[in-house]
Amino acid sequence: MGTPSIKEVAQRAGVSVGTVSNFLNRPGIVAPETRQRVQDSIQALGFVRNEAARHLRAGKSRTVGLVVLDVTNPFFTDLAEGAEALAYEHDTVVMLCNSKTDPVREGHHLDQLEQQRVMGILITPFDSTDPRLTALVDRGTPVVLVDRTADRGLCSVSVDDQLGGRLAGNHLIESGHRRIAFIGGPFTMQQVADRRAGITAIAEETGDVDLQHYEVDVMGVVEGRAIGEQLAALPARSRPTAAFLANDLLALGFLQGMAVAGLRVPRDMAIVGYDDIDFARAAAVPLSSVRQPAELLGRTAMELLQEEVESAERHRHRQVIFQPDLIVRESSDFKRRR
Amino acid sequence: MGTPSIKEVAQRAGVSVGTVSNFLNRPGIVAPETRQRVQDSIQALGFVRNEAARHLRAGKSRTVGLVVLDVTNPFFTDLAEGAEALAYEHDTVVMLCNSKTDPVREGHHLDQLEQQRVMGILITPFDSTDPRLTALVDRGTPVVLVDRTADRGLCSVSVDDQLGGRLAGNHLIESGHRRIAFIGGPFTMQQVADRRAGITAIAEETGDVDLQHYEVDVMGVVEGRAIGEQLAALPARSRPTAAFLANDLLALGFLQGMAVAGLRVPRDMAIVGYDDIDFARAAAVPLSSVRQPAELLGRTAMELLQEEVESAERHRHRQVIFQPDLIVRESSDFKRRR
DNA sequence: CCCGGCGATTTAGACGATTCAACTCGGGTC
DNA sequence: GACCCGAGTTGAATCGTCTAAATCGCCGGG
Repeated sequence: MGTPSIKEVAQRAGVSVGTVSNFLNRPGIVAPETRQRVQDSIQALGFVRNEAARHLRAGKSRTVGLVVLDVTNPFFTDLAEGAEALAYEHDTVVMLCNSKTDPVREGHHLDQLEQQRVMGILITPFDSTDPRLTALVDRGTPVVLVDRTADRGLCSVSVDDQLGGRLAGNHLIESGHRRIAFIGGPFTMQQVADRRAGITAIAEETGDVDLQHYEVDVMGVVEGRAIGEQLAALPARSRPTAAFLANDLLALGFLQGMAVAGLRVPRDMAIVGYDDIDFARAAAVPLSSVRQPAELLGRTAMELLQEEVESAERHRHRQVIFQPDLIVRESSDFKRRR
Repeated sequence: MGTPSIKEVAQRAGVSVGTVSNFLNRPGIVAPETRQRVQDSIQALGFVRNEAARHLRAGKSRTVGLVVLDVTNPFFTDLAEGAEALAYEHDTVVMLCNSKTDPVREGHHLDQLEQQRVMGILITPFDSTDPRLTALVDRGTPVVLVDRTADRGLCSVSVDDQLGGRLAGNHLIESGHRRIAFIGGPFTMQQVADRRAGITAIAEETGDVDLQHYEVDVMGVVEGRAIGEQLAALPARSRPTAAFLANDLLALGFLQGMAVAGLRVPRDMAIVGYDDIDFARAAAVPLSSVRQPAELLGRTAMELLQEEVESAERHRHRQVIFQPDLIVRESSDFKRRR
């Protein structure tokens, strides 16, 4: 009654289960006439392979876990896109998990993925030094960090976030801004910390720059707008003239906050975001942003994982680092005379 | 070397595999002292249950597939949230799949889920009459339609989209608008068709209303903005004075389009969206929207599925329909004198 | 006529967790 | 002392698929 198994397919086709299995995995070695009979039987019964059984027998799973911080952020879905594209070529499935920047949810997903004995895990971790990650690896599940640089024995794919921070900072400073807000969070997240370190470094090198730091719990549109309204309420003489936001959702919210408060962008407030998601470009005031090659990140991460899985023993962990680009658009395109 | 199995745990603890299994599934019947030994052994070896084996043996999987049209749309992530919450209570895992409004991707995901013998599938289908869905059910995978009403033998959870369309239309007409644009797509998608039918019906009942229809391929921010700019370019005397958009992402993009073209909302163009996602409220001009209880939809869908799985034979399919609410905010709050 | 060889197919275990009937062992009952 | 009871534990069978080794049938060469 349930789904038919290979056995019933065999019976109906008048062959042994081995032959059906051969048909499925090495059709070349099955005689053409037999092949047809098996094919018909599969069709007639509506046979569907049982992945759990394959997996158990093979000891190897064909699914990869991808744990991201926020599925609603197009940056991560682009990344997932890249990972899935390569997975598809390797006849592999991606299981998308949303940690929502919450370590508890993240842990829960990791447990589930490990129980499923996934082939490997690609993760944008909340905390890349979490011992759970290395424990996972020790127990045999390959892990590749995404959008985060691994220090110890892990593969990782990331973008030079410090450089990204420098690019943004340099651009704003060169445009004449001397009172700049950095907005992101939590500051403990490595990406955020690096972006901050980048702009901090260049601010200090320049000297005479007042860099203010605002921390948020989650980097979403709603939070960005709240901070925007908060800054807009400051008196003009002490208010920053520019803001660098650690991701584009935050920046879009911030931009809305400006609009509501009646501040003009970029005249009253210049804005630079991060990620260069599609609709940053489409915003009411097109958003300047530090571009990360999201799809390439995902693709490369999957590549490293496949490599690690295939070459097992003789695999050496690698840390791939891409360079970000600053894309200047209207939101920061205004020269301020000092 | 690989992950240890129940057998090795048993060996180390000096008990049989049966006892270890009992420890895992019915700890109550294991003697306290034995329980401790097994516990220690598990700890020491770092044993992790093999889900594939459990699944194979049980014949029942503990994961549910959730296929949505667009993971970047907060409406769907809220929905997923609701589904996951209930799943969690049932010790069940949700596998999130993004079809991106693409029937090919959707089909691929369905195939994969079926091979994994998932417990069931919750899906916002591209086309709810797709025979593949009923074929899936015939072969034994329970399916619950989400945000779509099932006509034939399926459970479904949806919101009365025609009513939603009527509410929006009625509101705009009562506010004095007589040239109104409906924007959404593809029109073949049932939700979109129903929302359109709703506003069309009330426009006809009222008479003297010029309802114009604009179709898009995908309902995202980028598309909304494009249509917005297109309408803004029309001469004021033929341009609609109000727009009803079939989801909020579209509406947000449309709003941006207005801002760019210098049209004022709601004075020059009133806007009503659909879904009432969080950041519709936070938009530059807070967006009027037809609210759907996203989380409740997800939760209820999962409930129906659990019910179907548990009561097997004597299960009768049900179609649950919720009522939408119109939330009026600034984007449409302007009385137009006729 | 026998044998080697080859292509096609079958057979017989695994894989890891679960379940259930069977068993052990003390202790209590008559 | 025979018997039973129940708590605790054991061991074997099972789920569906895959693979390596074994088998079968058949042909041609010697």
